[in-house]
Amino acid sequence: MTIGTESLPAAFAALGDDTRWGLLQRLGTAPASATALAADQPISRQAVARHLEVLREAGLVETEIHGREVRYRAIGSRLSALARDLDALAQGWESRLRSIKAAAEG
Amino acid sequence: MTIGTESLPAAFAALGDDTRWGLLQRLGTAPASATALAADQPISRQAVARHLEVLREAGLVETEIHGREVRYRAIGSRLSALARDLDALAQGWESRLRSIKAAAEG
DNA sequence: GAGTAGTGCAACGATTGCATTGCACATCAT
DNA sequence: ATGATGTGCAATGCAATCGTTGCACTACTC
Repeated sequence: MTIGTESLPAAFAALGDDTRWGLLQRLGTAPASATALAADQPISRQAVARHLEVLREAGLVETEIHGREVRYRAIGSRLSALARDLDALAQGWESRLRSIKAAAEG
Repeated sequence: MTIGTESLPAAFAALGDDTRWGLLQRLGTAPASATALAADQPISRQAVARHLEVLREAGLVETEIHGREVRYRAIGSRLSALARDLDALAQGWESRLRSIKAAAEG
């Protein structure tokens, strides 16, 4: 099941931020809490929490409650789905633009 | 040759806008000028031109001069490269988080 | 129960991004 | 040459984003 075409820009907007990208890479290593993640970032814990919320809304991470701690985990399958959709779109463009070029030259 | 890891967020930021996404889809159909593209958009020609410039800087489109007209064309290979990088990252996450989970459960 | 650690929420300021309008310049057609 | 078309650049207004600080609340620890 792929995600809707119209939600793609929203997902990419979430990926299109250096801080969020860093958080995702960190989460790809191991799940962690907002406080733990903030310790490795040059910004406040609240700012990190906000970024994580953006990532969660984009479906790129999920949360897991451990007592008073909220652990965030990267969702690889979602990222794979994004990659698939992107590739499918690229394939469509390639073939369409190729035929246009062929028609122009032939 | 894939693009550098650090430029990935920049590329996704370019993709993370509804207007630019629409322009890309339109360009995936056939090359077109900024003025022609603006005719199908609810925003001004200058605004469209600015979006196209962003896409060009992200390496997602390329320009071709035809007299006084600047034609924009989508670069499918770049999109494919992005898809590949995204998928590779997702695969890495999957395997790493899977072993962590296995270790926690075992 | 007292103290500590982890979150969440709200208000604020600064920065960035998006779209607009107006103007100037280059190019094509007549 | 004249007029129309396609671009580019600059200034402005508006909105969203990002980060901060301060405070309150909940859940562990002792």
